[in-house]
Amino acid sequence: MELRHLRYFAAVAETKHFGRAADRLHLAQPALSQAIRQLEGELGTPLFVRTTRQVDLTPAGEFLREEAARILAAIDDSVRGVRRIAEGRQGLLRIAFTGSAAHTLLPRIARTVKRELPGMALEIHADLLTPAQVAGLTDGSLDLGVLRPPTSGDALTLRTIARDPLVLAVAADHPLAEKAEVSMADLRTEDFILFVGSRSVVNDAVLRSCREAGFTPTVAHEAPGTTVMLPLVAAGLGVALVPAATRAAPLDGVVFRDVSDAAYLDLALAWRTDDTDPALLAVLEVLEAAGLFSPTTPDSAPDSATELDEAVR
Amino acid sequence: MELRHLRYFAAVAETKHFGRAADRLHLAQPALSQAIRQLEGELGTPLFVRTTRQVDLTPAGEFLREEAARILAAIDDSVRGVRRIAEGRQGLLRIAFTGSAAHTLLPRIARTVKRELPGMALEIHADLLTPAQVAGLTDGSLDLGVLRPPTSGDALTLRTIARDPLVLAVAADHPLAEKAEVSMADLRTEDFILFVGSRSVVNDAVLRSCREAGFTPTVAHEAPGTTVMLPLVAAGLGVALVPAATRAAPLDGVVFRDVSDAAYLDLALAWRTDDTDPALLAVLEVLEAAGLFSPTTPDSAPDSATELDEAVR
DNA sequence: GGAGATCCATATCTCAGGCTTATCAATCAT
DNA sequence: ATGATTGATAAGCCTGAGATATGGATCTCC
Repeated sequence: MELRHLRYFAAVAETKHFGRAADRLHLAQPALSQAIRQLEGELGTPLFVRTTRQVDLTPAGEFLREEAARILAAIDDSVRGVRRIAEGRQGLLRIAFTGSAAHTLLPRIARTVKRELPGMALEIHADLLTPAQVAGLTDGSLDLGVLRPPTSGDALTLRTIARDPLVLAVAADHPLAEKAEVSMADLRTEDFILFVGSRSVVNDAVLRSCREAGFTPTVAHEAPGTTVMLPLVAAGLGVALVPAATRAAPLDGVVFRDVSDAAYLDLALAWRTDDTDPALLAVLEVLEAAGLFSPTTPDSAPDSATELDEAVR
Repeated sequence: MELRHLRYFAAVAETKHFGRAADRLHLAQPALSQAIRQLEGELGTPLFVRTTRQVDLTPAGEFLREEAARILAAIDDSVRGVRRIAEGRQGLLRIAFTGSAAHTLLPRIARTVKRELPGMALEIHADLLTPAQVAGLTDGSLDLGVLRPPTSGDALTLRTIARDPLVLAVAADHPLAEKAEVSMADLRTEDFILFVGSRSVVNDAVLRSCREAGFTPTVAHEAPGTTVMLPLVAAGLGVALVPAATRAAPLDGVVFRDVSDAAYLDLALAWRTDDTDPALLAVLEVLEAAGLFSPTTPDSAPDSATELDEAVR
């Protein structure tokens, strides 16, 4: 059986007239008769009782009429669904955010996608550090990441979309909270809370800032993410240098202070260079149109291959 | 698009291998590649990403895989459904019973059909007098009738399945209730309750019995069916002659008495001679196998065309 | 009641297109 | 590097879907 048979059958069942059905199908009547006859042969039963004056459905034909209509409609729907997905108007995008970006960029991105691509489902992985995002992108379990360069590898394309300075997070009752702005030198004797993992991009920036200020920080604790780090700071267990975006997620007992000479941290979109998922392409297009790519230079220089490349493998 | 495309696509999507899929489809590999390419062209998007070493589904392909599986399964189901209906193993049979037959034959027939053809739905029209059944059968709103001959018309086939004598239904406190058996002569002075409609087959038999006993009955009331008639009898508004089968539906206050010289009434199955509905054919076969046809001669002589023929038109 | 109209089936022919075989190009394994 | 594997491409065959012409049955309308 072929769809042809069902389409022809449906036309005859509706018109109850071989001639008119053939017209509608842009087909000569004998061809239609022949096709119906084939279908009946394959099913082993007549579907119509024909006289020269009347065409009627047998019980089996009556049943098939409803089935055929459902099947043909299902096929139409499927085709439309495939086209929607192919155009990226519908689909699933798995997107990850670093802890700090979750509070600023996540809402903007989610809102933009929701507005421009209502059929797009977002699977959001929040608070995923850069190495985890690189791994997820590389193994295909993520489609798009909002992460902190540097990282590269020819497999991934990066697009810088924001630049944050590091700011000081400190307990509200800490002496440094009194100052409007601090310098790295002020932090020389403080206990630091870092992110877990020596490969953290934020850690790298923190250590670099300290080194440039001429000291090595004392590490009091390590936190797996911002959500753990800030409470530790509030508890007075140490200070932390965090991306300025973290200010969007305030916590009682923690205050943020600008640091005059701390390093900057970029925030970038990352995706597999060879990814052709229409959902990704459509989302990128929409984000670009929304101006989310503008903040800094569009072509983030794939500078020195850093430690993060190794995390990919 | 044709089912061919979906079938081929499903095979490739499952095996992720053009060669093996082609084998399974009993098809050369280039033909398969070509068909998939056609499908992709029609849908306007690739469904697979192929390298010479690997075949993977695109998101659109992933979507279509599920859809195709559902559609192909739906078609299989439809074909099976059509075949079941064609074999008469499933369907709908609209069957009518005269009032008296409803209590004896209806349960037997319904039970037999239910046991032998579990997929058969019965639409039961109870307490339908013969003319109404003939009309229903003729205009196609009924498939099978259990009615009281005589009736004929070449459009209907009759099969006598039971022969009932008329019995007297009389109020329990009526003098005639005292006798074990009465004769027609005993009824000469009684008020009679007849069925509505001069064309009722039961009425015909009642009137014939009276005529043969040499009197014309006094008609006190007319009832549209047994369910109305018996209460009238119980109320003492008159006596009635009813088919013996009515005894199966006793009513408080009504007693039945044999009548030595009353007419007999046949009970017959009736269906359109040219009816090819497999549901009907299957039910007839099942009923015959269950011995329901035996009680009297199988070929009920299509005797004198009676008034009932006219009711047909 | 006969002539014409209507309508589905049958017969025959044609040609598009689906399938085959043969071959190529790319990738992987050893 | 070489052979094996695999999907794409090329070219030819041949089935079978559809077109045309016609037949036969039924209905309509003078």
